[in-house]
Amino acid sequence: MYFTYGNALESAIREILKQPPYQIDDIATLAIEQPPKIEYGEFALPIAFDLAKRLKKAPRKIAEELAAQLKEKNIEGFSTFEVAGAGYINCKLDRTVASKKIAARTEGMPLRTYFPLIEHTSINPNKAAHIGHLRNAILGDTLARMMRVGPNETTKNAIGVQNYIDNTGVQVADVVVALTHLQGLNLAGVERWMAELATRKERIDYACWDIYARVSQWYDEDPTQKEARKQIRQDTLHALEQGGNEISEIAELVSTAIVHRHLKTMERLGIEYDFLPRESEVLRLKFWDAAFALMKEKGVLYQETAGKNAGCWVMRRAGTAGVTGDGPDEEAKVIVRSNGTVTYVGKDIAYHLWKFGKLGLDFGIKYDFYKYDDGKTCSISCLPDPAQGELGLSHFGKAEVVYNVIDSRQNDPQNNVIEALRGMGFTKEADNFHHFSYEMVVLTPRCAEELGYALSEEDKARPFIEVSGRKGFGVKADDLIDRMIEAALIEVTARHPELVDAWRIDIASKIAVGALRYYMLRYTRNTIIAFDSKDALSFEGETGPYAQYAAVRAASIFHRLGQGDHELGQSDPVTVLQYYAENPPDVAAHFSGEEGDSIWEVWLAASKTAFVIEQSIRTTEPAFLAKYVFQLAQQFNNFYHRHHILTEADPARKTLLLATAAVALRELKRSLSWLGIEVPEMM
RNA sequence: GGGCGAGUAGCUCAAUCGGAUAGAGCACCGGCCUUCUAAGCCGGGGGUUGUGGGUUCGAUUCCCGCCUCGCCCA
Repeated sequence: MYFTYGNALESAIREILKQPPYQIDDIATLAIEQPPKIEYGEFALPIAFDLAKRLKKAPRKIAEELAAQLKEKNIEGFSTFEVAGAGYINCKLDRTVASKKIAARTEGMPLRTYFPLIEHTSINPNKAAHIGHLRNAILGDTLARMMRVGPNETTKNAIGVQNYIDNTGVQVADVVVALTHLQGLNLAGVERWMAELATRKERIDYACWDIYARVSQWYDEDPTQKEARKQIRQDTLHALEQGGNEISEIAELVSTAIVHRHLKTMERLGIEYDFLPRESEVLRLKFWDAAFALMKEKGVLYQETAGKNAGCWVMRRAGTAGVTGDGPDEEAKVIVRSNGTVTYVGKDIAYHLWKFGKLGLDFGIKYDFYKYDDGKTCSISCLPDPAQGELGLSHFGKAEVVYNVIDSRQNDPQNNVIEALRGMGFTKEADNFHHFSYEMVVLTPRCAEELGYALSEEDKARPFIEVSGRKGFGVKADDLIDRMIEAALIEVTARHPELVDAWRIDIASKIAVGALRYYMLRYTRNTIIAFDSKDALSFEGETGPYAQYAAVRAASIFHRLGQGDHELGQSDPVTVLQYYAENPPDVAAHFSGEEGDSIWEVWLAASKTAFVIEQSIRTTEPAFLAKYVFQLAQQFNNFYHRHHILTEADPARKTLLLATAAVALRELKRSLSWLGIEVPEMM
């Protein structure tokens, strides 16, 4: 509702400014702030400061005139407009009217007319997921959840979520080298090894974590063998890219098993995907050939004839166009090397042409690759079956807007893809390509040593240490989740020893997921997270469980609300809010003074969900939503301590207090669900 | 060498388009459970926003220089 009131205020002031004596209609963005204190009102307009110079008048004078005119407009829901300080216009809402509106309806987002495609997670299927991957997946999933928010709880915006699988890349090749050369296994041997892992209840992604670290070392440990081993690596990679051989079958077997593990890991956190496009199909379907032809046709590529890039097909870099001078453009981005191999960026351009439906090719689709516990399924790419024709195609690449959740190290390559699209004349697509960039999760040297990693003196002096699959440095996602559930279970058991195990574990799991997701979301995207297990495992202060706890407390009020002690009887929050909106008692007196402020602050906070989610989507910054959820929980906790609801004797006041708890609970639940955090039955 | 990002309380982070006394959490100190759940609440100390200039009625925010750190590219 804050959003609606803010918009109403903005259009009112714009209308006034358009009229004489001002006749101003060229203000692009009109600042609307919230005053520092609740008693100043809900909105503040600093517009008079901007106009002071233009009108050659004191800001305070302008503010007084504008405030008088705003008052005359009788904007619904507003009560007073006062001038404060050097020229602020402070606007106050009529609390009784506004609270009824807030109680009556929940603001949502409009139905979108375009289809956004979000891609996240995209872990190399050669080892277990680690904390860095968790940040990616949690950010991506939260963005997806936010973008799904529709006009109400039942109508949602359609979006697509995919998780790209590089199953033919060098990282998978490395694990295959380890299996075939370090362990001397052939296809049958790998199958046996996987069966043995299964009987020993060992996880293939964990096993490969160690194997991958070992083979990375093996490449370099013997100087006399270095060249030969690098060659093995190249040959293996080549075999994967070719496909149709025993080596590629081993890769397929192992990487598919690991993809399953990754999906399971993410499912623990409530993260699901619609479609898994794989690099193997990108290669077999010759996406690149089609893209190469298209790029040559559109003239974004040219073959360099001189300089260090002679013989390469290159693309001009963003920002260097036109400054080429006489010689070869050494800044140009190589797309096809002189030996004919395609660079990563080249492949990515092809893939993005598919995403936007500009390639003329499509993946085949295998439905039900993975079944989620909630009944949903995840599909995976395959070669199209000619017998099925159109029916067998994915039709997933129809994106109008693309969001790629990829860490900030990929800023350059992602920009190159955008520039290529733009260069090819796909301007709209280039504009609608969003690199959802975020910083890495790193380990502090102290944390790395705690985990038992031997650090060099050089590493010890660094502010932080990058998580590295090659070195085996890192915190595995499932290990962290397990530890968090254990820690939560201790707390749950201490508080509710009477509950059966399954219930306590269920509650502990929800708390652990809440803590983990919040931990990854509370930092803005361009903040490097120095992983701290103490902070991550904390359930106090600015954490997910803090907000969950506030919601659980609010809910428990309604569980305790007895049959005969109030007109409302044993009402649930929905009924209470309906009652409050339709048959409101006279509560104006209870909204006034300092006591009233403390109640109204909860309503005001609760009215901001639509405002915050709009901002979070527009800026693609889930941290804003996370911060809001915490603040709303804080407001509720303050209110909860100050006002005892169930023992309130005045029926009107009791109705107001109940409605306050109900509205806080409603908005906490909605907002938490967009963060992927559930509210447990008890805590 | 070029590009990008960061530097705010002891620590970890916020701060909307340039706005009112720069806010939270953690840690520390002191209070609050016979009352809807203490995973909570209240109070306290804590700041030259890396640094030097500039623009402005007003700068953590914008511009320029410098320092430190990180990432990417060559």
